[in-house]
Amino acid sequence: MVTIQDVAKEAGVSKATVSYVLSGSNAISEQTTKRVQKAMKKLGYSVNHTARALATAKTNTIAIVAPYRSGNFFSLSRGAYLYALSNAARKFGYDTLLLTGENDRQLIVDAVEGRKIAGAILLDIVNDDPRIATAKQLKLPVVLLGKADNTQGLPYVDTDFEYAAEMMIHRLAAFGHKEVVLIGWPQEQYDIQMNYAVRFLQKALECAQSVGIVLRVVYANDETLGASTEITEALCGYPQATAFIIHNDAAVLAAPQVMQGCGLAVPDDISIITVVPDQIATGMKIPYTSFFIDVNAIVDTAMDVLVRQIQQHNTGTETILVKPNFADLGSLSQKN
Amino acid sequence: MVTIQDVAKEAGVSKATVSYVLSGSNAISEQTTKRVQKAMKKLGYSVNHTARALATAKTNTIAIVAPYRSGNFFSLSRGAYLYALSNAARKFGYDTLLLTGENDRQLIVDAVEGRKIAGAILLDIVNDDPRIATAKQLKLPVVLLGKADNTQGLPYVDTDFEYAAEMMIHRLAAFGHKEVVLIGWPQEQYDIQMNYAVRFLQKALECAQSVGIVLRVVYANDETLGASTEITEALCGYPQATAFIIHNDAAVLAAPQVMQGCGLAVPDDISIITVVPDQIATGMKIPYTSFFIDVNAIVDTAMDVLVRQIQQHNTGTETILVKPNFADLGSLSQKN
DNA sequence: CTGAAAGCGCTTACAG
DNA sequence: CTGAAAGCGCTTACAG
Repeated sequence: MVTIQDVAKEAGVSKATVSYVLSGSNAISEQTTKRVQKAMKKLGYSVNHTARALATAKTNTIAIVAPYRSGNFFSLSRGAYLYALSNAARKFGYDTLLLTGENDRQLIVDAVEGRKIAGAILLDIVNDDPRIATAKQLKLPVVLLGKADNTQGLPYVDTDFEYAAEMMIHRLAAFGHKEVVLIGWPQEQYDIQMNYAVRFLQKALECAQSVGIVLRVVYANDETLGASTEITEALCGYPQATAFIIHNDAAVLAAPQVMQGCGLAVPDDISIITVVPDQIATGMKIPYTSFFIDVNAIVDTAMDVLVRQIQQHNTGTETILVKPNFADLGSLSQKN
Repeated sequence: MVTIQDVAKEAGVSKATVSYVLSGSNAISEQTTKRVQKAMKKLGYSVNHTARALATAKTNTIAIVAPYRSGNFFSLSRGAYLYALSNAARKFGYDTLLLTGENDRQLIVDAVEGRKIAGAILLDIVNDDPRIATAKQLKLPVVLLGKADNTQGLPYVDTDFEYAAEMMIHRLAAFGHKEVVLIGWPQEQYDIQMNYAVRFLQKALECAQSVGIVLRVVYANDETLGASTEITEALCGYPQATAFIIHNDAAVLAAPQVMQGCGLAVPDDISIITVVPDQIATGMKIPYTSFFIDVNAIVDTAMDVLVRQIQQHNTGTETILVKPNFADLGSLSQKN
């Protein structure tokens, strides 16, 4: 492997000079610069990031921490988030280390103490997430991709689920719907206080009450595919319901077929509105009026906040909720 | 940060001695060993992996290379694979770097030249995959997670789609089915020669011909959700067809509702058999007789092959096809 | 069994 | 504007 020493010799300068043209941190004459660049090109030099990291005590790697939670819950959008995170990190010049496993707190500690990472993005935030304390203790720059009841001052970026819930309920109310079914996640997700699940549900309940909508909550358990059983049961159990709110990716995917199977036309017989990641919505051609979760916007924002923290340009604790994008696909009907 | 020097001083030994007890590469008296360990614990020492990597010219990081391909194709199982890969790498003591983006060849080159990675797993292999040449040129230990027509001697690990296709066709033949519909991936996936798509299809066509089954191929385009339109059209277009083979995750998810919507009972009216990742099958409770792609087995095998290559224990080029697991969920009926 | 010393490939005050 | 030198925190022949 060709080193900075080889380049220096080839260009007839010192290692320091080569290093300076590499970093641009020190004024070097144009002539010398060109000579060095020519030498680098000729020898095919690339910097050894390990050596650089040791010398500078800095690493350009960010961890993505995705815990393993037991149960059958399978996130269909996980790939989209990981992919977007990796791309966003690269835009800022960072590599991404994937930290997954049951003992994620230990993984974080090891990565920090082993000087492998400069910061971390935490996925799947639950209330009282144990990783919050770990990050604080390690003084690790961190951004929660998801809100928690008590983030202990750590910055977070997430979809504004409260906004989505509020807008949905008000729109349904304006359209004259009186009884609405909310298809949610498996009960288990609420039990472990998965934050996005809880927040959306609570806000929806609260708004429904304030506008006089009867909101029926159905937890899509994992015993059937895409919550089709629950949706069907809800249709029978709540015959007065005129609309469905779906906050569950698998249920959104299955809904068109379930409705068709029940002989119901959307929106003539039943109205539907969902909140779902845009990547799934686009890739799978979701045909419903929805609030599309802007995965790239969330991820880009989170990475920006993280990088500012790492580079000490942090302007206080950032807590950002990104509004999902409303798209009217005509699946809501007027009832009054 | 506490260094090996601090530990040495605390224990009253040299840095070399500390290093030896750390690695166990040199016999050290039990007494000294204990003293050193006590000092490490007392000071809270952890090795600086950057320094170690520089000294040994070794890195314990493996890249996962997932290209970005244009189009709306959205892989529902991507998250499962990434997660499994990360866990598998950790079992072998490796970290995983996520390498995604449009210019993945350059990303690989940069990662290798920057001495960031010791090897790589390549995802989404297509025939004539350009990354194959890149890896060969860099002499980078690599495992293709997917087969290509010409792997140029590089090891690969993949699901045995040929086996799945053959078994399916023979089983359908044995059950007396004469005309079968194969629901595949979007045409685009075949156009870019996505290997798993092509291999399964070709083998199925070949076997069907040999056993006298008429195989109708339907490409699930991405214009409708879960291929429901295509499935429905196929039901009308091929009224003689008595069975469906589904090789398309989204279509598998949607199929129960589509069938229900068409008023068809499985398997009384129509037989269904699928090949789908087990993580999706389990998480989403797929109700069909299937060949379940064993994501963890494939990933563990791939990682094992890669690590052996990195550690020079490679026993020649490995080309491994992992048989998917057959599960009879009773969705095939006897026709003769 | 243990230590002194050189080296891995960079960066960065410091001096000129 | 450029270079000599020290240093980042490890590992590893080598000598004893």
